[in-house]
Amino acid sequence: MGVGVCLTGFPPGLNRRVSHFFLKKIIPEPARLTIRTTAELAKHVGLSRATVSRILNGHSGIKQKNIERVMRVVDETGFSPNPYSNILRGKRSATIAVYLSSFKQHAVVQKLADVVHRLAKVGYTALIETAENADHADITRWIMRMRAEGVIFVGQHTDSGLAAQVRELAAAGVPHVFTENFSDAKANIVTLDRTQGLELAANHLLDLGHRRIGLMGISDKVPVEVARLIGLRRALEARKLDPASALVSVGDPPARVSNMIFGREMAQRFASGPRMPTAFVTVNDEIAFGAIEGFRTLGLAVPGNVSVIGFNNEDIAKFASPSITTIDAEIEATAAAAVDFLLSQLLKGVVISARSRLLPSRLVVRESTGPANR
Amino acid sequence: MGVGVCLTGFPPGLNRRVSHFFLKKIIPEPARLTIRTTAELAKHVGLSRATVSRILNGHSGIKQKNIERVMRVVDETGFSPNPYSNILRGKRSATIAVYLSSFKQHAVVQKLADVVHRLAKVGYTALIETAENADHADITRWIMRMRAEGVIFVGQHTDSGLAAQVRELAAAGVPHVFTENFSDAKANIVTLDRTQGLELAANHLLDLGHRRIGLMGISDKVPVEVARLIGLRRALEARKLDPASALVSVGDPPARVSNMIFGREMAQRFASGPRMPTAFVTVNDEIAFGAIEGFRTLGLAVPGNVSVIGFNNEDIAKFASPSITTIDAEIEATAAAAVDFLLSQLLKGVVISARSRLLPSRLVVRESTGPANR
DNA sequence: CATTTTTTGCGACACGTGTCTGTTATTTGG
DNA sequence: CCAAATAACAGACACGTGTCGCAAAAAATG
Repeated sequence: MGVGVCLTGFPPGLNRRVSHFFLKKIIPEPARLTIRTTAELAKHVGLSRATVSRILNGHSGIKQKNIERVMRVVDETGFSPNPYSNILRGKRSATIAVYLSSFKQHAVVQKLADVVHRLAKVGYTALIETAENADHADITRWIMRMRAEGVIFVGQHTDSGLAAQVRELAAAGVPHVFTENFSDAKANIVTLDRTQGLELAANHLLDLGHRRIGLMGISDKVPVEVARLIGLRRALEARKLDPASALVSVGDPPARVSNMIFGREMAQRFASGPRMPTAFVTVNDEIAFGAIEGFRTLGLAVPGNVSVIGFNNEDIAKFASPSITTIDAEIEATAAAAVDFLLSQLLKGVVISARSRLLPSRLVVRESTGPANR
Repeated sequence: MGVGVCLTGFPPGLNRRVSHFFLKKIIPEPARLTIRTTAELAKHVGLSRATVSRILNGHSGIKQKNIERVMRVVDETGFSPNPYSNILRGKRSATIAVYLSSFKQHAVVQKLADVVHRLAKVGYTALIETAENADHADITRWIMRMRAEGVIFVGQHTDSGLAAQVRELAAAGVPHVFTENFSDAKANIVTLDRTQGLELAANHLLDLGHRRIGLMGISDKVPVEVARLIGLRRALEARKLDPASALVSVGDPPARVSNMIFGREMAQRFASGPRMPTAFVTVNDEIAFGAIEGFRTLGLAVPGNVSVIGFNNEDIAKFASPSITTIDAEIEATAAAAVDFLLSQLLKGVVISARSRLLPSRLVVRESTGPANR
């Protein structure tokens, strides 16, 4: 009511702006009118709220002159209707939740960025949530409460408790997609074919004559990394080699607080342990970099004495010396495929479950791998 | 109305869940009840909506038995009131916009992560927006339309056109804070004292006997980097040295698509140019790393022939070899100070303008700097 | 049982939007 | 100038919430 009275004759907030003007005259502040609701807009152009709404929503049967008049004011003021009232009325929220495992790994963050950009391009706002400090159930319920139309999981989600939340989402009609492996049969997954990628890596090393391969960050204890192990085993078995003796692990690996530290410490463990391998596969390029630095400190040359393969094809793999042989993460392709998968469900209004798609891997051979030296 | 009828006797969506149950009996799906509104909750517990609302909002004068009954159902179902209707009613949105310059620099992303965590800890949702592909005015209006209570700018925002948006925010009563330098007198800034940081760096190099310092990524053309230049000049002038001759720039620096490439190319430019400096200060650790690799390729040892100082104290500065002397970015301290600054305004209901606070820098001396070799 | 106190119910309102229905105003055509 | 067509309006509704005033029921007290 009070607002209505204020509007009769004066644009709202005028008095405030005037006093501001008197306070310091340096900046003229051209008394820019602010329109907050369609009712204000209607009053300002001298039309009814219904007509303005019809114009805003592109209905027919309206005089061109009025359309232009309204649209000009819209352009000037940057007015757009309050999204919350529309969401409340049951319209789509134009929001998609992005459930990020962590901000720590920058390959993951790059994928996040790519996903966000692609969503923005088709008019969706990304609601970014991270699992670092909160409970899965809380976040999932928050996502549903915020009326997100879908969920994209970015990064490695290892907690199997998340499976229940995914089913809850599906039951509520909210489609989802993971961009990394996830150990639940009902989950939708669009991700790089790490099995094939590590098959490529293993074959590359075997071709170079390596017969003992050390694993850094790859273990059968973590379900999401099993795919990599399968690839390694497959390549070995194809050459009648025994994976159990060809693949070498470290008993109690250090905690992975920092990739580079982890790589360096793994290098030390391997070097001081029995059955030192001649080649190593790592879970990402930073670990590979740390390992190479670790080996160098120990007097072991790369690729002279040992070979190291990274993962992701980040900048550091390109520009470290030696540059690092690695498997490309195909970030853009994965993000594009995941977003497309989700959008197609939204378009059709169908919630898909238990579908997975693998994108082919690509080995990038650089300086960190060379012939086995025995 | 139809929903109301459905509710009289059956929890909503029961039929759907039952058919689902018959479809595959493997998972029992314990017919979990879903509560979507306070009205449904009230009907389910046999109370009036007003009473339930009073319970949910912690009013007094309610029987303990009913409180417990309602809260138990809330815990079971994870119900929470629709945030949109409350926002629409004018209640606070509990949302703070985070305006990110880019996802590319990971020191910036780390600060983003820290800010998001701190906001989450005090009950705020972060609305992350990036300026990479959109118009400042559009984003600012979107932020205001989303009823964000404040805006935190993370990363280097160089576009001076943003100043108008900041004033628009202030005029609308939305507080803001930058976490890096920004070239507008009305902006609030909480950031690292880069002037003091580069004073430390310059003094360190001067102590080592260096008299010609090359600049990588630091230029007086970019306003936000002027602070660094001032620090360098101040240190030089304190020792009666002429900044104009002591500081060496490259005429037409390459585009900064990748930090490491940029560093490597800058190394080549300097090495092939006149007046080759004996020491370099860079704008971040990755550029320093790239430069060191570039110098190594050219047969110049670090720190034997040239010294290099990075910025941020990222992992790569710690674990590269040589490890890199750098200035710590004080990410946590900056994020904490910025969030505190914004929250205090929200708490007091005051919008502050043109306040800036500088956090002290810290030089971390490592292997990439050594005595000048002439 | 009567009276007081405590607890709950009922209905309404506001927030901003898009849409619907019936009615009135304006323009167009002859 | 009149009839027909077109355009605009006014008012209502639903979405879900918190709150308010008032009435009614339930409980506690004498």
